[in-house]
Amino acid sequence: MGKDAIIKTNICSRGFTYNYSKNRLKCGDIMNKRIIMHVDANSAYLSWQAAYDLQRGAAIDLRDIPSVVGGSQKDRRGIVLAKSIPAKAFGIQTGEVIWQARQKCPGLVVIPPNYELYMKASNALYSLIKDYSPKIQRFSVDEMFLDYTGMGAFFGEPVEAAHKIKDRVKEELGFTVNIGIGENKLTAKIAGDLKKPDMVHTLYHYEIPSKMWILPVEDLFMVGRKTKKKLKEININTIGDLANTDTKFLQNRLKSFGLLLWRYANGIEDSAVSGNTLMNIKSIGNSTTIKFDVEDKKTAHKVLFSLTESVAMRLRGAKACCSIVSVEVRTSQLNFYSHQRKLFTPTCITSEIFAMAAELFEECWGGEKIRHLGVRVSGLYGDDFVQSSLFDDRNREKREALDSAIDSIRCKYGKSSIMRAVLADYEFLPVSGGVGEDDYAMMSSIL
DNA sequence: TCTGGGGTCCTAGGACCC
DNA sequence: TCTGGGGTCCTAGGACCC
Repeated sequence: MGKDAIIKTNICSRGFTYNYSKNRLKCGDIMNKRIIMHVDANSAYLSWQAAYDLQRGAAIDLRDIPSVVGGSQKDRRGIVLAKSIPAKAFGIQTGEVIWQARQKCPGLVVIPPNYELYMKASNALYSLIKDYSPKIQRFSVDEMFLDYTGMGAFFGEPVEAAHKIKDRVKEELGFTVNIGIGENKLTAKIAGDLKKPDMVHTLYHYEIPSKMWILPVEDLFMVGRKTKKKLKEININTIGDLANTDTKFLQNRLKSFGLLLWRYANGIEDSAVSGNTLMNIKSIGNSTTIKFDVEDKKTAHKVLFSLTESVAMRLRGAKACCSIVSVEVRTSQLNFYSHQRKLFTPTCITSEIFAMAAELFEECWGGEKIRHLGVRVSGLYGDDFVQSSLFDDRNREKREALDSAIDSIRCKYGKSSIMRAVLADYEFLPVSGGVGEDDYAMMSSIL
């Protein structure tokens, strides 16, 4: 590794030189530097259910027995969404099909998902950590970034503060979290994954060679199954191997993604901990696996309509309009395809979005048996922009008024309180999909 | 035996304009 | 007659995240 860990590389695309040196930051001046924490609920879905059950007097803690949260096999959603530590000991993995998991562990307890509970637990975690910084970013339902920069004066050294937070979550909310501390979101996140559960870890830049470079390359954020395979082919097995590979070579092999990975492997990442405003949302979608294979257009339209209702309602809730509609299809053979089109005029009206979705579906569907359908809208604008559009369409105003009336009835009396006649004779929920009451701009593949 | 649902970002190729 | 090239927009598909 040469003279300790001194890397000097020119990142052409950004035109700056990154000087990575062991001495750049000493322990003593951490109080003045950027400090980011990553708070991650351990086996979130499972822990939250366990905590909820215990509060209601359950005798067994799901976390102590081999158990998983998983969809129903009957409804064809039978995969493992979260697992307990005893279940993990049987080799059960997230994303695995339930019947396989049962084979590994015959007595496995499988409980259904409860998304409303998860949203509540997530909100509770958010409001607790809000006590420690005004800058919090929800990264997913169970992961949040906290910008601790400058907060040391109030709550002490980062590690001390992280322990306080972790212990408060355990006492007050009944589940454990891992907290990773770093100088940016990437290192904070990797620190949080070092060892679980219920732990605090640091990954400061001078710890990168000793703590991060020794890890297998697939432990790096953004290295998934395919990328891992590609990297192994060029003899890159650890994060350290990647960090010390020539950037030109990586760019040749993996394009700009290669450079991104190289930067991550060297702990370089500088995005801000950003609040989740509606402005950050890029798209809104709903998709569903249907209990049976759909073989006719009429049934497909009903599913698409139900999905569109929920998408459009969320879109209006976000006070936005969309300019692109896309439809996705997964066949019973598990083939996937999608079709999208830009709208002439942006809209948030259910019937307009559905009309486009139906048109797109008919254009792309080849008559195969359908397992899964999805509707997604993107190219979002604020709705104030669209109201002053070129067309003064009376019918449009009426449709908008109808939609907002339906929204407020559903808001008051529940999603099933009112339904469109096309769905009245059928077994689809009037509004399908949607996790909870709020939309967040969550989950970005780039931090 | 059977494989969810919510997202983001990047790339390649075609259309079209100058 | 033969044969441009750059820029931008659009769409499909593939990778990744939790």
